[in-house]
Amino acid sequence: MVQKSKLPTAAGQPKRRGRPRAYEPDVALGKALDLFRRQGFAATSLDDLSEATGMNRPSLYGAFGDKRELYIKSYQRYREEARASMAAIFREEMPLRQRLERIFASALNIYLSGEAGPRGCFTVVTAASEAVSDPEIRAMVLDGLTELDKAFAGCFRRAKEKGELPESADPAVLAQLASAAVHSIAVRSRARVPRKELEAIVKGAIDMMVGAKA
Amino acid sequence: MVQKSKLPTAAGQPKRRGRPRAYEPDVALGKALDLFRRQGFAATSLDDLSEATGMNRPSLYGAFGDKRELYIKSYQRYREEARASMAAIFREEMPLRQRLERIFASALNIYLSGEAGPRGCFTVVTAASEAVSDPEIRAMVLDGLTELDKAFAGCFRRAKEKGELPESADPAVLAQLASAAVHSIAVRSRARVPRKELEAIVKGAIDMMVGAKA
DNA sequence: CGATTTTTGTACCATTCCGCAAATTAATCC
DNA sequence: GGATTAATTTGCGGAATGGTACAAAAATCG
Repeated sequence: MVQKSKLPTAAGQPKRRGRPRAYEPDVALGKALDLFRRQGFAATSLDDLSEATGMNRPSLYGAFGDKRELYIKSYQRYREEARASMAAIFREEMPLRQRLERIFASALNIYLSGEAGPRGCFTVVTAASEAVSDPEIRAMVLDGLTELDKAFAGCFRRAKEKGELPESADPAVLAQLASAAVHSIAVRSRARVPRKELEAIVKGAIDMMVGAKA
Repeated sequence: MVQKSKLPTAAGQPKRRGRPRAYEPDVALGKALDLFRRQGFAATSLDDLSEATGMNRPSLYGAFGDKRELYIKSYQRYREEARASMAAIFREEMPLRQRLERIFASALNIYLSGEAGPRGCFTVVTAASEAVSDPEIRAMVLDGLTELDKAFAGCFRRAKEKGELPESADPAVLAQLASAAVHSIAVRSRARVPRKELEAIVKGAIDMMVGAKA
């Protein structure tokens, strides 16, 4: 009896008070993310977003705030998804080469999926563009870039400890090179470079990194 | 007397017929380029362009066509400038490491200059974004990407012939790696990563490439 | 000077843009 | 059922957008 009216968020049905929502915030945010990713911030209008999400503009506003806030929330969502798709690969135990192959394959999947052509990387394609003028977005972009660097650095450090890389190898440098390969396929995918070519680039980069002596 | 009225483009003063232009098309296009580069296509309004170039909208339209045409002409101009700044470096004779250093230094200068913060790379930051939906821009982006790849490949091929690289080195693979490094600093510069860090990335990449055995 | 040509300047049009206010609907609580 | 709460719908308002029509201006040509 004590906490019956309180803590409605914990249990199964929140039993919210007013009119129920006609949309699922999660899927709506996903649709918004798709749009922003394809068209960028400025080229995406609230009408576009409204149509894609099925929510009319006031509902959008009420749920996510103004256009910029929705953009930022979309970007956060993108980063969470990207992180999730990579997390397992970083956790499991496997040889360096295989780990790199799987990470790049995951990145390619993210960049190349989408019905209306490849979608590319949110960070590289649209967020980086906004980053110059918007400090908050810039901070997120920086965070995204360094997160990838650190993840790769962790890979190489572990591989070095296991003797898969020579003692002379510098994990930080290798990581920035790996990140660079990711950035490059992100850009190229946006120009509709065919998957085969991107995979060839990935293979070349991996060969270079696992055979690294510098 | 024969070609007096004809061929007015060749000589010093064209002696054009009507009211003289109040602007210089070249510098106006430069201003437009700056804007598009900083803000992208959609976020740059004709009013912005009009103010930056000093031309009013009808003049803009008369001189360059509509907004998209102006964008494309700006991008062409950018590519010409970038090519020009690199051309000398590719022409001269010098050791591989020095050539790479100068190429990357030139790229950094292009990306980091600008009063209102770093401007990044037109191809990577804004054109790649438009490339998904606009075939003409996509073709230009693809051309820009492969041009850089080929230029780098030429460097490595020459270096290999001069014995600066082992026989096992693959110029095409190294070139894509070098391009990737360029793409990466282009993205990072947009997030205002300090020059020092970008230079460190460049140094790491160069060390890797000139010491390449793969 | 007058005719011609080309560019400029002002003003405008039709759309689209973002954000919000007001009224409506649908649920729960008592 | 009535009150309350929360989300929906409609529609507006003011600004900004891309593009253009039209007249004034500034040059050359005859």
